[in-house]
Amino acid sequence: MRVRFAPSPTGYLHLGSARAALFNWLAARHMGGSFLLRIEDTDLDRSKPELIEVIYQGLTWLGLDWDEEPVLQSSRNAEHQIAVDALLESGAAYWSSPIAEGDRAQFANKAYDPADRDRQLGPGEGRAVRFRVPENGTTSWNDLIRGEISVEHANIEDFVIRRANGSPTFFLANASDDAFMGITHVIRGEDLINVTPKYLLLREAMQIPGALPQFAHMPLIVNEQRKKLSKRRDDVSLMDYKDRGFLPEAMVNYLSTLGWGPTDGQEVRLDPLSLTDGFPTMFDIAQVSSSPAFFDTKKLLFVNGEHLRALTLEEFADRSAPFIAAAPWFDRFESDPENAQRLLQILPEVQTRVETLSEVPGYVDFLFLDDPEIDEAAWNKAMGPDAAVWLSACIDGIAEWEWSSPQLHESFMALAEQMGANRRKFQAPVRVAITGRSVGPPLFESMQILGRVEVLRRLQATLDRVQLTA
RNA sequence: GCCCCCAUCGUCCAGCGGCCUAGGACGCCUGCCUUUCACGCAGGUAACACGGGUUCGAAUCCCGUUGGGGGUACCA
Repeated sequence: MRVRFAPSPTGYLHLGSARAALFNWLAARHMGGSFLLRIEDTDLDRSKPELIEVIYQGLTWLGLDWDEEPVLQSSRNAEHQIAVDALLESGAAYWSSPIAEGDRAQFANKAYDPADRDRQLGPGEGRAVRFRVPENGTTSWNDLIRGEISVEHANIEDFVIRRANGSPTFFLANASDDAFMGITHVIRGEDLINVTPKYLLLREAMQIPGALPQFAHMPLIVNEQRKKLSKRRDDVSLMDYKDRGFLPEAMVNYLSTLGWGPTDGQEVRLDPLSLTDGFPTMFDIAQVSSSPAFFDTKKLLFVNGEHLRALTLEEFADRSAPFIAAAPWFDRFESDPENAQRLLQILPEVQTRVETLSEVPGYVDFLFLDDPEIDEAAWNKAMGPDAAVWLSACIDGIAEWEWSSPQLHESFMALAEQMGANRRKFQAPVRVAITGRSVGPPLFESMQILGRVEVLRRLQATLDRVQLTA
């Protein structure tokens, strides 16, 4: 088995493309075949290396390794021209003049004049080469995912294989390059179903020895409106998910379950080997679903959270590092060498609370800011009528208590009881005073890490403000 | 319009003629745990689009209807 992923360098790697790459990779690894890359850069006048690099980066991030040197479609231009000439020579293709948009009504709304087929035109201004689709008959194939698909030739227009500017079109380059690369299975999106008859017709006319590839058209990934993911409305760039704090293993894991399900029913795979070896072992392209799948960010979030929690503390810290480095308070964070240790202490508490790495800074910022950022809604809710009394009792206590989170916990609860306060309500003003928010990591661990002096300072500042506004 | 594809809980996947009073996961809801929020644990909610066949028997096969999607470029 030789499969290929054939993206065009557009500047970003589309989520749908990433999924296509993944399924090709899974199929190849399952069969012990080769997963190849071809960069379809024919349409771009200038080949930008950095745009191609983006594709490599995306695949590398996901851990999809490819075999053999990638083929640049632009490097095969000479072969494409030879193929076009041969088709012209054999009469399978012909030169054709364009029909202006306004005049198409006279030609059954076609962009070309079918009569050009017999005009024996040569090259000329604006003329393209079109493929002569047989008038009768049907082209069909047995799709690995969908079964028999057939299209009558009468429904296929004479498509362009060489543009007026001399460049080969997708149809020709795609068919020619697959033959050149020895591709045995074409696994691609459902949106390409209707070009398959053209591909087949072309391959037949080109008379390339060897078997035609088998086709498998995967279902599309759709948005909430059940439409193909679009650049305008949807988050389609794979690497944006990286920036938003998603783990590549979570992306691979989730994407694998869109249109396919592991045979043992276990969707979430936290063991890395289970993902890189287990999934390929179970994968079968023929088992892929034929109906579109909704890209459910909520489920992705869940899967990401699971993978995040499965990380060791060291790994979690490593993966969080870029997000910490991007925080506005990073300069301050770096200025105190002890902060790295403080971060490491709070991180285990953060790990069970976040679904993406980008949420990490928001959980720890209070440790590294001069003053916590106060959430006014949380403040208003927490600072009830008893807040001042409670805060001042806490200040008295905290000045004395043994400085360890279990001890703080115990002393704090004893104090709450002593004051006849509800435990939940009693901790609220203190939490807001220290972290600025009503939700966050456990209070006593946070206090312990922050230190007695700073905790007292924040409590006093809060008490002052409460009394001032009272 | 024409061509092609698709149709099981809100969502993803399982089901490949009897094991289906349809299973798992996400979501949502309830409870437990609990200093908040989470995590974890225990429950609950919810689907075979419709109509005809075929068959002793259909979510599973066939036909039609309806609905959705993709394509219809000298984009890929």
